[in-house]
Amino acid sequence: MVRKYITPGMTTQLSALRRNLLNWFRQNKRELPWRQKRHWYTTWLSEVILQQTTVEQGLPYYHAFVERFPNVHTLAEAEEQEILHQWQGLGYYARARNLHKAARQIARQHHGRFPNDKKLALALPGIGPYTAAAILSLSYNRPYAVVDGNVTRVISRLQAIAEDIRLRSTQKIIEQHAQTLLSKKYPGAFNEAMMELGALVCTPVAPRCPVCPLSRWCLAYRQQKTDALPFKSAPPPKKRQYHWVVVYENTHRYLIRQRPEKGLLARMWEFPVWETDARQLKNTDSLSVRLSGHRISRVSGLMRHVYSHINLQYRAVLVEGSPEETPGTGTRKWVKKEEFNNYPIHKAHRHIINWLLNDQKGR
DNA sequence: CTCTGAGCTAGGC
DNA sequence: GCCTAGATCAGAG
Repeated sequence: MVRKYITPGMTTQLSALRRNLLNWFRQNKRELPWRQKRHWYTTWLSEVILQQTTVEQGLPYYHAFVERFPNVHTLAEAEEQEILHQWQGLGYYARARNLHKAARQIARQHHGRFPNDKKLALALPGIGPYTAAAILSLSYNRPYAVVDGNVTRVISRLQAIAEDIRLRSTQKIIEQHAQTLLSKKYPGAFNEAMMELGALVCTPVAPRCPVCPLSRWCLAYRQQKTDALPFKSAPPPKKRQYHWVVVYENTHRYLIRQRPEKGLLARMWEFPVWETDARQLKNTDSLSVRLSGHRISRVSGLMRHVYSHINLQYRAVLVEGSPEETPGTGTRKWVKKEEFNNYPIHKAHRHIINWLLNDQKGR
């Protein structure tokens, strides 16, 4: 029988905890552009941008998006390619594609307003439990607790939850605690306060417990376990991939192609790629066979790119002429150097463009 | 250089 | 209902 410190029955303690947290938040919150006046559109935009992204990294993108797409209609009417292009460099491009799809649905099916209803909100592309709770609580003051990485950490320490936070079962327990703790009167402020506390005080390393407004109730603090919590098991090892990236050059134009509709980096543009292995990537022997009839102008040094589940190592090879067979079936285009900027090109291959245009290393 | 942490949704089984 | 793929970057060691 596990006895949790803060339980739904402890109404006096709960009120004091909420009051302490809200007071702390009022005095310590960061001034961020989307906090100025809470509108569902800027809340939505900021929440989506900040998924898997730090505030510092997301800020310039947020400003650019609000500038170019000041409301849901401008976003809905834009081309997907333009949105992907604005998103370039932020990663997790599905977020941008879903943002666009959802904007169209909001414009057409919801009269241009975000639905004030959990079920309807969850039906929108890119809106899951976290984002739905965030928008509904922050913009409409609806009583849904948000659980992001910050909140997970705060609660696992507060209630001294030792189970692996990677497990679904542990996440469920944390969600229940979050919903119990939530101020039903000020759910928006409370949710933001929990996330802000995790970002500023209840940090992953060296939490600032002496200044924490929740330390009086924190089991991990009392038991001196803040360094050990939350517990997270190791992820599975990353796969390794090796690519030759072939840059065909013909009369000062370069061949790029669009990736398929689905899967990794969907609908982004790139140079043709040949899969290979670590050994073959060390020298150009294997290339010479496949590229017979082409003159190799330049070969790059080794480049690497890390995805969440793949370690990619690749090298670029600049060759003259066009490929005999069409690489893949997707759309292909011959573009001039200046035109690269008109296409959403993922990070790994933008690196190749830099090599192509500036860097003479690995010649 | 490698490792870690930031961390939410969609879709497949 | 559970599990995994998706995807970038900064900072520590």
